[in-house]
Amino acid sequence: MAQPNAAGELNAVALETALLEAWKQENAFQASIDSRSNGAPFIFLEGPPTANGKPGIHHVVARAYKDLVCRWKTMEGFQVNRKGGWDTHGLPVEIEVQKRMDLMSKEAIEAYGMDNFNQACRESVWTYESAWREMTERMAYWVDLDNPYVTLENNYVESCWWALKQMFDKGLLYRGHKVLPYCPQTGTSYSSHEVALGYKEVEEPSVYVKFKLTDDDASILAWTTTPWTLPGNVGLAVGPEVTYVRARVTEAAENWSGPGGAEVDEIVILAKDLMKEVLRHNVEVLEEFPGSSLVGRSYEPLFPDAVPRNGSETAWTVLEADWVTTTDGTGVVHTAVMYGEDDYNLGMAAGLPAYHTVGMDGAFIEGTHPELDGRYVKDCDQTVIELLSTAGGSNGKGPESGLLYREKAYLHDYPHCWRTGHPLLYYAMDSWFVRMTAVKERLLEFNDGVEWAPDWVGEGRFGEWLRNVKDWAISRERYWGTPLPVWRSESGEMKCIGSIEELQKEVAKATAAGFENPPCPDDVDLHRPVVDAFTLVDDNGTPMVRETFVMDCWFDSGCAPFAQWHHPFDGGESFNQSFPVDYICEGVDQTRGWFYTLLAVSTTVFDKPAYKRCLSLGLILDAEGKKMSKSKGNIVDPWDHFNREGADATRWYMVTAGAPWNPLKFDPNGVRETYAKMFLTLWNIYKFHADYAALDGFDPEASTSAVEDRPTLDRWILSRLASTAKAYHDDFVGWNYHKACRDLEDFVVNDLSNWYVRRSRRRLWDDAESADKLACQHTLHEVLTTVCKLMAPVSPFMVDVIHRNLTGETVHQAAWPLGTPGSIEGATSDEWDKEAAAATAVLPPQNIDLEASMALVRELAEVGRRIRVDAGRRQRLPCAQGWIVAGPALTEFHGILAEELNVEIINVEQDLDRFQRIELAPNFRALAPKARADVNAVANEIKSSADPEALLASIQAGDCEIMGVKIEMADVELRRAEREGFAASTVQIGQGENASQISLVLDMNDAPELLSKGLARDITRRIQAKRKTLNLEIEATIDLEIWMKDAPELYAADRQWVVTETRAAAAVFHLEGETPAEQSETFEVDGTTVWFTVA
RNA sequence: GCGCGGGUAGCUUAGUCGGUUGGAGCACCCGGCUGAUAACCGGGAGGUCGCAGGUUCAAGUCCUGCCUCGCGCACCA
Repeated sequence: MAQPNAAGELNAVALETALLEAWKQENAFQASIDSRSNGAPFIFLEGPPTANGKPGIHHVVARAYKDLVCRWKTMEGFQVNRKGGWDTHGLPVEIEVQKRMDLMSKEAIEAYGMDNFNQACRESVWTYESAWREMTERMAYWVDLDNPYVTLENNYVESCWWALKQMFDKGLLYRGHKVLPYCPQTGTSYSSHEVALGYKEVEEPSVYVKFKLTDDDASILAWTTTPWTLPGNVGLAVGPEVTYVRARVTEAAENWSGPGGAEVDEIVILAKDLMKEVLRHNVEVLEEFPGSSLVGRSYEPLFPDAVPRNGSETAWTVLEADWVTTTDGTGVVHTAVMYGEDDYNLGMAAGLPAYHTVGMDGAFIEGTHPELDGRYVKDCDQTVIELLSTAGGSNGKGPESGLLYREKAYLHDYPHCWRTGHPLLYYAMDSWFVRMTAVKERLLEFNDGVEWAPDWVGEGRFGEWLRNVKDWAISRERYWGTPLPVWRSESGEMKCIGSIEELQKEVAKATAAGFENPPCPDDVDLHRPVVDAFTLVDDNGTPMVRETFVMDCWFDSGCAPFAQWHHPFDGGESFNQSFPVDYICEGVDQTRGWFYTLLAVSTTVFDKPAYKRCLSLGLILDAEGKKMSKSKGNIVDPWDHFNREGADATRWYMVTAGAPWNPLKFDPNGVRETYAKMFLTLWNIYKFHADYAALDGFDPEASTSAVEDRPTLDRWILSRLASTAKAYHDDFVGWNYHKACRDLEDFVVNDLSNWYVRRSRRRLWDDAESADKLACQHTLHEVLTTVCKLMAPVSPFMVDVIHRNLTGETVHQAAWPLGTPGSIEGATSDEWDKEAAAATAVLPPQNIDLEASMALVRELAEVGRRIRVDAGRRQRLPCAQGWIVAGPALTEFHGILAEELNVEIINVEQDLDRFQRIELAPNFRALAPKARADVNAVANEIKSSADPEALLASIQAGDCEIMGVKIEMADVELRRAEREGFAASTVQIGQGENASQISLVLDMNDAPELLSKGLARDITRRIQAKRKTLNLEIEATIDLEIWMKDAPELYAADRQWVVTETRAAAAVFHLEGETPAEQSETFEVDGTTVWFTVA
């Protein structure tokens, strides 16, 4: 039943692993869900990790917060299903496999065979699955890993296809030709959120190039940071409103270093504002004119044979573009149609020839220039510069000094491939897009409805992202992913397939029309190359082949809310009941990732938001504040802590270390501290309770003890418990888990352990049954079980062991102490039903006055210790009297205080003057508005008054005026300083106008009785320490002998006290002067030497 | 460059509506207390509250600028 067993010594790791086994046996996770089968649903959605890498401590953090909320909501009565999930597609998987199999190009993959390659990917995905599972189980993240959603499974892919077809049918999915960031190594383009992952600061050569006008002996200067795009140049863009100058070089430049240059009398054209920046020669301005007057002028191609004119009238002429600025460069933008978004748009509008000078492999196409052909463009920067700076220039027609004016190293952030680290090339290519720009308003609207934690991520970072939303480039020229389900005929007709059944029909139709097709069974693998093999037919009878792309893998995870259920093919019920989801939680790095794609998909497919609440977690840094990364080798292995301090301490540490959204500096030492402080303390409280409860056969259900009849101390801790629990819950609601847990830790360590339990120890030592002991047992039982419940969502192990032993039941099906509104009929997860909560809350009565009084008592106890230190009087030597001066009535605490202060009698004294004199201090808050600028002078008058008592009297009489300011009681604070001859100290209680002082005065006089008692305590303490070092049982008796020198008289009663306290069966107190035994221990206190033996 | 969030003791951090003496914890030193504790209590040392201005009788707190760290954004040629 519920009768506790003795606790035993703590071994946190053994405790946790044993409990894990028990949970497994009992199927505790499922049971906790089943126990809420009548509860309202609270929908959680797991962001699928990729099992392709080893889990690290940052994954533990994310999972801790996921688990915390799910467990908490379960305790509140909600039913919280938690389906696991795995992200299994995409580039990370492919790269991993490519590295392992040494297939570092697309050609290599294709030579190896796409089917073999994809099979390897499919298997590779599970490489670390067991590591993930072990970590997940060990940290007690309760999630269903036996029935997870897996993005590579046919059901999942089919749902993704269905979603794409919804977009297609709404006209939101389109094929386009755009300039996209492209990685020649991986052979694919990226969407903006992927590009964002790879910005790196790099220094590259930038060049100022002279474009020689055909009908004028002058050159236009243009600037570029990507010299490799120069062979593709077909136009120059100028701002029509920008002012340009025509400038003549008047003298040769001095100190010219590096390639390039200009001759005297050479004429250059550039924006007026940038002359200083750009030119390194002294020039004379010949003419100023707007950009518009340059438009239409033609210039000589830099690389005449690289791009064919193809009948273009506008090729190699000056064009106008309103986006040209003079913030850097020359005010003239070199335009290579295929390698810049603006360039492309301008080129299309102006009818420039659109030809690639660079292939998909990132190398120059044959025929660009003999020295460039076939070389990787990023390796050619220097070659291009050399070609341009050679006298005569690349086309052999340039001015004597060559076509390069100048080179300048340029430091900027440039996007790199997030997987391979190679620089991306902006490259015009075919791609598929989701028209996110068409639903921008809805995205913003839905985002407004999301409860973000912290709110500034939603309003700021995410909102900013949405306001600048771009169409989502979702296609990838890759192999391992959800295939784009679009088939296209040569005439451009397209079909989007939304299900296997539809595919089968279309295949059958095509087969009937005479096209050869492999079989398409119900379980046809929805991956490449299988789906590539199907040829469909359009209405005109022409064949359609699949667009060979696969999807951005972020699209997969964005489909999770419905694809996890195989919606709509499963009938739709699961999805309808769980959408939108209540809660998601991931690292802030998912803002542009999963947080976005979830919303992007739900908006385009359902016109609904995907989630109601989103907790965005801060990054995990190492103890030095550096980002954890494999390359730095500063990764913390969660198992280091699981195996040392345990998962409880690890989780508690992570939650208390700071706000969830702040970067967490993970300090291994902090975990240790948490263990030592929180969990060891909790265990010892529990052990204290359980050991005596077991000894006494205490059964909380077999006896009762009305709270109102319990001692003050008990009613106090119960009230503190209630107050702490309420604040804890409120902090949970406000996402301030760190505050909640810090305060609870403070409660456990300070209030419960260091005050309540310490003060209550003797109550339980008593062998006899008493109402007082019973009260203490019930109080401990109630406080401990409630603390267990509060902690259970955060650190689920130790509290379950404690709760089970104290109640016979698992804490993970227990009711939240603040109520279980989730279990109420008709409850929703959106609102906390206060009435329902109040009706189901289980908390002891609060008594704020009692808490305040006890806080004062504790402060007085500390004050007493301070007084003793100052006065040089040791703690064990009692004082005859103590006085509490002023302050509220504390009569019922006098017993506690007398013990804490080690005084014989506590007196209450109202006559302050007996011990103290007063001092007056200005109260600025009240004084300032009256005194204005004179406030400091007035304050000084008050502070430095020679006769504060007279001043006080005059203030009280209402006739005090200083510098024209009438001083009232509210304007001053009364302070006190003790007179000579008393050991005293004063504390202030309350704030502002309610502030008052309370003083403690101790009698420092000695008396023989006091010296005797003090000595007895010192002797006892030493013997107890000896017993402890001897490792004696608490019950064991000892034989005691004591010798003393220069000792005060030790009274018979005090000798007896020593004997009883130390459980001495036999005791000999030797007379002063006798020689102590050789093996005796000795100590000295206040001039008295004591020897003793314990046997 | 723009946006967001930080910068408080050697380290981790609290600091409400601006109120005159900026709190804790860890680590260090001294002392005390203890038959639950890797604990606890008192004291000490340790602070240019990132820097510089400004508002105010009064600024860690409000304003401006700057420095710095992190994150995010960015076609910037």
